[in-house]
Amino acid sequence: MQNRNLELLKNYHLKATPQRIEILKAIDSLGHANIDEIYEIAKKRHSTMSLATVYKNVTALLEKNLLKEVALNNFKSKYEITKKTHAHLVCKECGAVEDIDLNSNIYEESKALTKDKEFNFDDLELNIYGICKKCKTK
Amino acid sequence: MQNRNLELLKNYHLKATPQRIEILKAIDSLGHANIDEIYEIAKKRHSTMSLATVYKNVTALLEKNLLKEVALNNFKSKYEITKKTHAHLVCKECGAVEDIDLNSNIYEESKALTKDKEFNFDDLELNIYGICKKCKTK
DNA sequence: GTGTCTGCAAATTATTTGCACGTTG
DNA sequence: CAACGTGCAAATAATTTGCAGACAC
Repeated sequence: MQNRNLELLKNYHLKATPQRIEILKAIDSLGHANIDEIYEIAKKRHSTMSLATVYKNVTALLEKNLLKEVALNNFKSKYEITKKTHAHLVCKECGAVEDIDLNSNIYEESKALTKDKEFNFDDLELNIYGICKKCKTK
Repeated sequence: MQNRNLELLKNYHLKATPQRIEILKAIDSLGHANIDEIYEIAKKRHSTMSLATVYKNVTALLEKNLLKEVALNNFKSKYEITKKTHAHLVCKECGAVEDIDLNSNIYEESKALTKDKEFNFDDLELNIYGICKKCKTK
């Protein structure tokens, strides 16, 4: 995991600073994390980490497509390591995000929706909102 | 349109102030609008409109489910009048949002994804990102 | 060594709040 | 006329920026 992150940074000509490593590890560990969550976790391991550094790096990593934003209704955006297209289960109560596989039917049918539109399809984002297990049993 | 908005407000026990009417009309006219867009348009017709009023009303209307948030990657959230589930074409370049019908296959298949999860399905959001006609031809 | 990155503090932008007054129902 | 909504200004939160020193390569 750590090595994979190092490799990712090198591929994108980004210096592998301890701050960056910790930011990526923080996101990895949660799967999806917003700025504050990243900051809190990464700061535990690199105590001088500043919030500005988190902002700057998240922005830089988004530009390189190493991270992907997950914009959410009602909650601050979360960020995930870029991986193949998938769907999200989003809890309306606590904002938790869980990945689920997206079957190719949905992908292809969604893409087909744009066929007769003058629109250059790029990618899709399927967020399924509801109540997660934890919140349900509260 | 105006009457429909009036009716909506009454149904939700919200007073039909001129400010609210103009906010709803502004959203109607654009289809999807962020806070600043709503403010700019509504202010043209009701010159004393304050930004705080836009914030307060958008929040209130979201709570009553009269409006729905459309959270976007890279852009400020937009708001739309609540209507039946549909998909969005989102331009990565300019942030424009266009509605498209969601066929029932996609809806049902998405819902099915949650079947074996302990997750209470509520609704789904399908955003298709790409480049819109306007930006393509620039 | 040098160009990039960090951390801090300050600036800017976004959003929320409290309150005196006005308006809707 | 009572409850609710508005507008303003001030408070708070979120994000960005500039710059001097530190570090990766």
